[in-house]
Formats: sequence, structure tokens, C-alpha cells
Amino acid sequence: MGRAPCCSKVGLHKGPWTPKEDALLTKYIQAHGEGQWKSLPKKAGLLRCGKSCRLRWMNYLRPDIKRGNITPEEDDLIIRMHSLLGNRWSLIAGRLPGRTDNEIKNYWNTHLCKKMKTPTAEDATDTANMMLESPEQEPASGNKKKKNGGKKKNKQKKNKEGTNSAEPPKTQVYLPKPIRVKALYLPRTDSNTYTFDSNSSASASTNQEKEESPLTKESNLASEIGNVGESDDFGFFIEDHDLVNASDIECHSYFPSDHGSLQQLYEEYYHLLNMDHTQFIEMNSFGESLLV
DNA sequence: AAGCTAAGCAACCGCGAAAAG
DNA sequence: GCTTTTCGCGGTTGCTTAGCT
Repeated sequence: MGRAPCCSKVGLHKGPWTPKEDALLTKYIQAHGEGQWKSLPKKAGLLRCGKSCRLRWMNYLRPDIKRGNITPEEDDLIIRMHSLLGNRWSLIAGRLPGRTDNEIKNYWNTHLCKKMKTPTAEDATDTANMMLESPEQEPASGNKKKKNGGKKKNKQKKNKEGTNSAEPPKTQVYLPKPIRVKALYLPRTDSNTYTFDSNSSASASTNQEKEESPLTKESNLASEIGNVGESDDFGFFIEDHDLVNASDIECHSYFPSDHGSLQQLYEEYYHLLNMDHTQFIEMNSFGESLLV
């Protein structure tokens, strides 16, 4: 069955955003919160596709975006998270406060991919074990500079499901899928710093959450993983039995940027992913049972 | 200084999944 | 339970800029 286009595409602006468009979008979202991307451009007075608005907001305009200068610690974490999760940019980004999936993806494709191909002795020792366990995932097209122009579109993409038998098997992670939680109820605040007007939907976190220190929050989340043993990649089954997606909880909002914590977080992930298979299977079926 | 190439990054596209009707 | 709509993700493209000859 056909799929309706996300927008008419007729008469819509494309390409780089102007400061005026940025201002309109920011103003609208500050007043009304995120979500309803389809209708947002019209309401905000923008001649843009809703997807474009969302992307612009998520990757550039959000107040908590941290731009530029990936630190060595972040760099290291990205490499190691990638070795565990593969090209799950949004998951990796969710663990790096202020970083976006697009930024991390670009960073990987331009810097780290090369680095992985020509590892220094230090890198080699640091990551060798993980690299053995998970196949090197090429960036979609590497650092190719296709000056041949023209859109080849998704022909390669269609092959991604592993028709190439020569490829080594990927590390499979059998964990429950996150479920989508409506932004209206659990907005993606990302925000220890990102607070709109008090009536904004973006300020949905409870007072308790707001008062809780980042460290407390982090350790709580860590204990959620430990106690409940229920994390997808990586949704959490919270004690009061609300199944939510961690990316909606935005635990990264609560993670302090100190790098000891990033290291701790990595170790937790690594531990989860190295649990034996029966645990994965149980977790998977448990998660699925919740989702049916 | 001009032309060329590579690198970096913002933005677009299509698809899958979940929500809504 | 089926269809349609909406959202979010990952892959890809193409513009801009830096570096080199």
C-alpha cells in the first residue's frame, strides 16, 4: 500500500535554514513544545516540511545542544559504544549529553572511521577485544567523495539486511524494543538546562526529578538496570511498571558530563551485552510479552 | 591567485515501527 | 484487525571551506 508523503513538497523551502526560520521555529516550540511535527510548520508560519523542522530542532536548535570539540573521553566512548551497538547513532547519542545522533554519525564517518582503520598502538590495545567481537561497520559510504553526482538512492540500503554471506555475523542483542511514548505525556526534554515556560509541555519532569541530582538519577538508572535486569537497547522497565523508552526518559539528561560516569555507563552496557544468551532470551521474551 | 581535491557537516530521503482512526 | 498517519532513525547527498599544487 502506498505511503502518503510526509508533506506536499510543493512550495516548500529546502536547503539551509535561515536565521529567520530558526527564530520562528524556536519561538513556536518554546511556546507550544515539541511534537506535532506535521502541522508545526503551518502553525509556526514556516514553509518547511515537518520532518525538516524536527531535524533542525533536534540537531541544531535545541538549547541543550553541545556543539563542536568532541572530547577525547567522548571520542573513546563513541568508539566503544559503537563496537557494542553498531550504527545505532541515536542510542549512542542518547548517552552523550548534548550530542546528537547526526553529529555523532558525522563524527564517526569523518574521524573515527579513519582512526579505526589505522589504529594507533594505544587504540589497538584499548579496543582490540571489542573489535574482534563485532564487525567493523563501515560508514554507509565511507569517506567517499562521490563527485559523480546523481542520486543512487537506496540500492545499497536494500542490501543491509545481510544478503552478503561473506560478512561476519553481527553481534545480536536480543532485548525488548522500546515503545514509543507520546511526547505530549513524556516530552523529550533532554533537559537539565532546557526549560521552557512553566506551562510548556517540555517541562514535564516532576519536581522530584528536578530536585534530584544528576548523580542520583544516574545511579538510580544504573540500579534499574541491575535490579530489574530489563533494558532493551535500551528501554527500561521501571519499578512502577511503566514501560518507557530510555530515550524518552532521556537518561542522558541526567548523566553528568564527567567522564568517570561515562566510563561507568559504558561498563554497564558492556556488562549487559555480555550476559549469557539465556538471559537475553528471557529478557527478550519478557519484553515482547509486555509489548503484545 | 586560481584551480582542484578532500574533508566536514547540515540537511534530505526512504523506510520501519508505532500510534491513531 | 486493518488502514492511514506520524514519528524517528540511519543512510546518503551536496554545499561550503580548508588545504594543496
